[in-house]
Amino acid sequence: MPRSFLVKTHSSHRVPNYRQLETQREINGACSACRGLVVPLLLPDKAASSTPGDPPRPWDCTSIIARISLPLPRHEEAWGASGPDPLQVGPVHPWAGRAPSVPLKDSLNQLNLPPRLLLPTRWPPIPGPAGDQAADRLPGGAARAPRGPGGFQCPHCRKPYHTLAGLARHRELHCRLRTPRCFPCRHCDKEYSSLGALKMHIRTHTLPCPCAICGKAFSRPWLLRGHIRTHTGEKPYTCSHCSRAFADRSNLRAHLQTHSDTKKYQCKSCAKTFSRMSLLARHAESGCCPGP
DNA sequence: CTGGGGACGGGGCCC
DNA sequence: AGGGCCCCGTCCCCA
Repeated sequence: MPRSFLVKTHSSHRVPNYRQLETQREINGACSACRGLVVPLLLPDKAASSTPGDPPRPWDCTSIIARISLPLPRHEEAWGASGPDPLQVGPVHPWAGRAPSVPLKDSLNQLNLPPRLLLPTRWPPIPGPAGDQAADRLPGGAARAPRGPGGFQCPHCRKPYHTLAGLARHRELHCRLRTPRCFPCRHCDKEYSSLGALKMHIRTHTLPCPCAICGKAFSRPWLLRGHIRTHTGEKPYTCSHCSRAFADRSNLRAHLQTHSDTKKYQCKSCAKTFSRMSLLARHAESGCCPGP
C-alpha cells in the first residue's frame, strides 16, 4: 500500500479559518506601516461615507496596496461606475500616472493566488485619534513634517521623502516585509511559510531519490538510506538493554519504551500506560474512554 | 484486543 | 540556500 496517506492534507486549510484571517487582517491589513496610508487624502466628508455599497474608504489599505503592487483596477471596477475614486480626492495623488489596466479581481486571478491570499475587498475602518489630531500625524505615526525636502519621514526607518507618494511607496515595502509570506504547493493544497519548507515538501511529490534495488522513490536521501537497509538487513541501532538491533532510530526509540517501567502515554480513564501514543489511541477507541 | 516491530513522512535544527 | 540529521509521529502488519 502506498504511503501517500502519510502526507497530511491539512484539511483544515480547505476551509479558511476566518477568525485567523481576521487576525491577519488586523496584522497585515492595518499594520502600522501601511495603516491609513492615505489618510491625508481623506479630506472630505464624502470620503468617509460608510453606507452599504459605498466604495471603499480612502483608508482602505488593501485597495491602495493592490494599486501599488498590482496592475491597477479600472475605476468603474473598483468604485462603481459613478463612485468617486478616493485617490483622486485630496491634494496629493501618490499614484498619479499609474493608470489602471486590469480590474483588480482579474489582476489577482492572473497571479493564481490561493484564496486565502486574495485581498479582501475592504478593511474595516481604522479608528483614528479623536478630533483632528490625525491631521498632525500621518497614519502609523509618520510625522507630517512641513513640505519641502525630506518633508515626510518613515516612522520605521526615519528615511526622509520629499513627497507623500514617495513615502507611501516606501512604506508599502515595509508592509510587504511584515506580511507573512505564503508559498502554496502547486501539486496539492498545502501551503508553507518559507520557500525552503515548500521546496522540501515538493520533494514529496517529485521523489528525487529512487532506490537502485527496487525502484521505490523517496523524497530525501536519508529516507532512501533507511529504505536500503531493508534490503541489506543492516541494523545500526542497537538496544542497550536487550541488544536487539534496528534499522531505524525511531523504531529503536519506540522499542526502548518497552523496557521502561513507566510508559510514556497514560489513559486518563483507567490509568493504564502505553509505550506509544498509537497504542493509547487504539485503547481509547476500543471503548475504555467513552466519549461524552 | 494488545503489544511491538517495520517502514516511512514532516518539521526543525545545525552546519 | 541546501543537505544531513534528529525527533516526533503515523500507519500497517503480525504474533
